[in-house]
Amino acid sequence: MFEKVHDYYKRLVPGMSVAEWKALESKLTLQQLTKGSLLIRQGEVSRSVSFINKGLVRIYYLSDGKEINTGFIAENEYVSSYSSFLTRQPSAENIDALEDCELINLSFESMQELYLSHPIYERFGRKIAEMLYIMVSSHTTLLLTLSPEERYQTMLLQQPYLLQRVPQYMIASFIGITPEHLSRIRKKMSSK
Amino acid sequence: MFEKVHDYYKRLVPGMSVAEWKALESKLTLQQLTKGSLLIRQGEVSRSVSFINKGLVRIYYLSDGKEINTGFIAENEYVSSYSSFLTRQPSAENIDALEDCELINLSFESMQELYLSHPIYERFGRKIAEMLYIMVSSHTTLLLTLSPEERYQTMLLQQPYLLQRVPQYMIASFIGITPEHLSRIRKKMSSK
DNA sequence: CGACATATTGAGATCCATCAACCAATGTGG
DNA sequence: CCACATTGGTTGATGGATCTCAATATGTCG
Repeated sequence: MFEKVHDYYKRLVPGMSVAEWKALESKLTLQQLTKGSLLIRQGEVSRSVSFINKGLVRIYYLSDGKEINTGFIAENEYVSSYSSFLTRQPSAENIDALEDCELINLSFESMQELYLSHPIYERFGRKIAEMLYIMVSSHTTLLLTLSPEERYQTMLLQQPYLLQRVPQYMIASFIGITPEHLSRIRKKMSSK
Repeated sequence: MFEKVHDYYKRLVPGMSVAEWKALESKLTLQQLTKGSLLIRQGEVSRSVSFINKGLVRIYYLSDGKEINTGFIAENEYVSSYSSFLTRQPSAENIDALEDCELINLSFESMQELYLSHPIYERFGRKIAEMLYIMVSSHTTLLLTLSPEERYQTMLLQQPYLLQRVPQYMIASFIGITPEHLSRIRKKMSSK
C-alpha cells in the first residue's frame, strides 16, 4: 500500500533505518478523493501534507468568484496548502481533485512527533520545503519574466504531461491570462 | 559581531546548546558589500546563504536587457539565490546591494557539515526553506489574484518600509508593470 | 551649479479582457 | 438510439488597460 511513498522517502533521505521507516509508516493514513471533491477549502487550516499515490489535484484561489489556479500536482509528489500547514493559519487557497486520487496523508501533529522522536525526519521536512520552494519560485519567474506566449511555450516544453491532463482554461489562469486569449495564442502558434 | 544572527538562530531553533552554536559560529564569515555591487551574478552557482546584518539587497533577472526584480530583502532576514544554492546549478538571477550591506555568510559545504555533525541544524535548514517558501508563494498569489493597483496597495499595507527604501521603478517590475504605469496608479490613488 | 538618476506626464499603439455566440465532444436519461 | 444537457474550446467585435517612446520635471549628489 505504501510502496511508492516508501521509495520516495528512501530517495529523499537515503540511509533511513527500518525502525525509522516503521515509525513513519504507522502515522500514514490513506485517503480516497474522488474527482471534483475538495481536499481543503479556503478558510480551513491545513491539517496534513498528502503524498499523491495516484491522480492529479490543483490548487486554486477564488477571486471575484473566479477560480485562479496556482498549481497542479500529480502522482509521486507532495501537495498541501503549505503556507497554512506551516503557519496554522486559515488557508487562502482551495485544493480539489482533477482526477480520482489516492492520497497518503501525514498530519501536522504526526510530523512534529516525528521531528522529535526521529531527527532524521527534519531532513525529510527540509527536503519537502526545499522542493516546494523551487516549484513556486519557478512559477513566479515564469510570470514576471515571460510574455503570455512564452509562458505557454515554457509549459509545453517543461510539463507537457500536465497539458494532457489539465483543461486548457485552467492552464490559462495559471499563466495569468484568459481562456480566450490562450486559445488565440495556440492558434497563432500552430499557424507558424 | 554575530549577535544578531545568534538571536535569529535562537528564535528559529530554541534549545540550541552552546556547543551547537559554537560549531555554527566557527563557520560563519563576515562580508561587506557596498551599494551597487553584486552578491551573485547570473550564471554562477550560489555558494552560500547570507544573513543580512545590515542593509538591503534585491534579487533580479535580466530579460531582454531589462532588469526584473523578484525580491527585496532587508536586515535580519536570509537571502540567497536559493534555487541555485539547493540544486548546485547556475543561478538565473542576480543579487546586488541597494544599500551598503554587512552580510554573514554560511557556505553550502559548511551547511552540509553541520547537518551531519549537529542534526539540530536540519531544523534550521528546514525553517529557512519554509520561510522562503512562504515569501515567494505570497508573491505569486499577489501577481495572479490582484490587479496592478491592488498589488501596489497590498505592498503599501504589508511592506511600507520597503517602499521607503526601494526606488519606485524597481517596485514596478516587482508587481509586474512599468514604472510609468505605477506612477499613474499612484496619481490616481492620491486624487481619491 | 552641473550631472545623473528617478519620477511624472502625454500621445499613440498594442495587448489583452470582456461578452456573446457558436461549435465539438461527451455523457445521461428516456 | 436519440434528445438534450454539460463541459471545454473557439471565434468575433469592442473597449479598456497597459506598454512604448519621448519630453519634461524633480530631485540628489558631486
